[in-house]
Amino acid sequence: MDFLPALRELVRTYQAFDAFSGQHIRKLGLTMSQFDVIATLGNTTGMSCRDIGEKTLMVKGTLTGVLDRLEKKQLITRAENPQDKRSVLVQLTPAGQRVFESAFPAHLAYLEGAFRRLGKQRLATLQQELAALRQALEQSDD
Amino acid sequence: MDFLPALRELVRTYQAFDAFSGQHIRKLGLTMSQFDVIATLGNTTGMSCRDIGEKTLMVKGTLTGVLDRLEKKQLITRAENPQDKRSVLVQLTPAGQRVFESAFPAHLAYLEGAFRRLGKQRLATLQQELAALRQALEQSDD
DNA sequence: ACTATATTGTACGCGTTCGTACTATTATTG
DNA sequence: CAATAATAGTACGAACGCGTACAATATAGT
Repeated sequence: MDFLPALRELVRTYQAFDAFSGQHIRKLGLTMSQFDVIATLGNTTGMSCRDIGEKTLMVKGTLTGVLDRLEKKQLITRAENPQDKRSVLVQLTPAGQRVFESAFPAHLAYLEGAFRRLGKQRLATLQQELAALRQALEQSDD
Repeated sequence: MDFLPALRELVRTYQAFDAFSGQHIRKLGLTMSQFDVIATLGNTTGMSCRDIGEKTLMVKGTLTGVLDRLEKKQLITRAENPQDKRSVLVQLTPAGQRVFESAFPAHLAYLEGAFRRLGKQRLATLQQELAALRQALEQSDD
């Protein structure tokens, strides 16, 4: 059972990141999920829910609610996709575009301040070991 | 901005673990949080909410609801603490004890099946790098 | 002792997250 | 071409998760 310390550290570190990132984003008037969507839609001409969900790692049921609230804030619009009437084209409004342009670089810089402390090499190692764990988890999923 | 791949992998791996673990626990009739509380209370004579929150990494507001639902399932009880009337002594009921005894080892074995694939050395490295990242995040938190 | 402060837990609201079920559309295949 | 399966989103309910505010109690400082 000596995997528990690593597991515990995974959870603690994820929560630390979540708290660190979320605290900054809340000051910008957004939630993490809302920011993720806006960051994903920035510099695109629009995306389907499916694509957004793939990028942001949100399941579609979650995404519906997040988009609802962004729409209510008038930061995004949902338009019909003529090619496929099942899907929806989600786009930033001009106001959403402005939020993207101010919040996105600011938040990246904020995050980089913390991540820079680790150094390129350690970040690469971390990424590699995390990926190995994820593979182990996914392969055990039968 | 080359920290983004590592960050993305952190989120993905955490989610993979969450899905892997949660899927098994749900079959036992519990949620992850409920399992965490029961696992924490197992082999103790009872704990305060504060202590449980520290162990499970839940904030107290979240814990209240989780305890409510465990109490409704008659897996825990809340008793008065004579030493400090502000705090509450949370304990497993006999039924909670039985759940602990069956679910806890089963779930550990389930998890170990996945984590074992990584090997001791990689797990140690992973833990170390995660801890370094967490420290960087906490220290940047001014 | 008396007041200011800290701690413990609950109440509450908002937003997320997930699973399941459902509708509408598109693709496939017999 | 008709029947079937797959795909895109939404609807909904249960449970978290967090921040804020609050009441009850304990501790400290004076």
